[in-house]
Amino acid sequence: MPDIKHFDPDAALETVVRLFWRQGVASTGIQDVVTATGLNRSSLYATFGGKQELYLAALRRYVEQRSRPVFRRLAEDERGLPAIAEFFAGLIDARCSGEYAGWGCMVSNAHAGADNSDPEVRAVLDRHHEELRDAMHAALVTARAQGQLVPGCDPRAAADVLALLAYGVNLRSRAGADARDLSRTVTAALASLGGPAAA
Amino acid sequence: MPDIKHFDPDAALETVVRLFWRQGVASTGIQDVVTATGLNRSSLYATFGGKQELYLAALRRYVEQRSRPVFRRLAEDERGLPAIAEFFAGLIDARCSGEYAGWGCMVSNAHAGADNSDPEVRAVLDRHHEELRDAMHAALVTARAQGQLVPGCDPRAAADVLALLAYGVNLRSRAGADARDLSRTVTAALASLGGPAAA
DNA sequence: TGCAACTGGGAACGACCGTTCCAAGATAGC
DNA sequence: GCTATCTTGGAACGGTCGTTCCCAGTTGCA
Repeated sequence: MPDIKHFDPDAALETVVRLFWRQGVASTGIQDVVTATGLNRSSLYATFGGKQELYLAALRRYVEQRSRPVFRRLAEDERGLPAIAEFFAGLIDARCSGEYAGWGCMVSNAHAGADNSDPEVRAVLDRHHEELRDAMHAALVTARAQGQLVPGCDPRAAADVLALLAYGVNLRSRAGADARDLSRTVTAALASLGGPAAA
Repeated sequence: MPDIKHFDPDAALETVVRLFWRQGVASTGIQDVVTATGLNRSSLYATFGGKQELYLAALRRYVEQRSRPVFRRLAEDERGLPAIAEFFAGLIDARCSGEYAGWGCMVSNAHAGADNSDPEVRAVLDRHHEELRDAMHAALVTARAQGQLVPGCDPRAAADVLALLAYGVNLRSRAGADARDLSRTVTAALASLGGPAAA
């Protein structure tokens, strides 16, 4: 057997995720990647292929590591509306403070960039949206079963609304929107679903 | 008096708007601008300055020509909820069909790009958001005066929700979201404001 | 120990980036 | 027609882009 890799591809990809997440693909050069990861151009191209493939890998990793676990937690939460409220609270917290403050959501950012012309990127975007919507829908169905929703509320439609609302939060947070403003807005949206007795 | 300009700066800037709107700043080169506008590098730099200034001018033009008139129409519309419904219908129509289908909103796109690090760009974004929110608020106040809103509905909070929803529409439309899906979602959101008797 | 396989360092590629500069052309007042 | 002033065409700048290539270094197996 020949020589083995001298670095951890997974850790390197995580570094790349943060790079593309914060700056976008178009504004991030290969040199930036080389500098940030510390690994060589040769190793980079041998491991991940070209820039577009690297971006796609980073985007997929973002969804798997960052989005999907949160969606799963939301979908499996048995509390109903409080679960949705907690989802948004966590979202706003992650977007507005801590290490990733002002970075928005990598998938939301990808929507707005020139990246989405790539069919493979587009597929990741659509899948992500579908999963977010489904998780929201599951939580809403749970909420309805517990009598938390106003009578006329359709969980499917409400899930769509909340999913789009999440994108709005992601977008505005990247421009430095105030966390309390966003929280207040989300709270109002949830209140309209649950009536006066919302959690 | 010396020689005069051989081109129309306003028409040229409109061409630039479409270029940046569709592709984003980072993915658009000066060469693209030169090719699309047909005018020379010298004229370009003499008239608009560098790339960043050109982008800022284009972004401001977009807001003035595309966003602001729509906001004004919404704010001044005396019908209440139907005015908001029409706003969203026009938005979805513009985003999903016609010349600009799949382009999203230039301001929404700017949120997600690396552009917003520029304070002047950021200011345009914040101002745009404020104006959208205010227009929405005005329409909601009108709606409430006509008894179209459910009793507990706060126009200020509802305006925030609808503004974020608009960003969500813009974002998803850029990934090719179906117009009918978006319409259905928006209709559901408006229905939750107006109760069973919504227009 | 020699071979084969794969690594990493780093130079180099052509193309394009945003920007600048200069000479030629055009216009208005004298 | 001359001059002054501005515009325009286009070459050219240094730098960076994404990508490729080669060579030395390192490892495991025969």
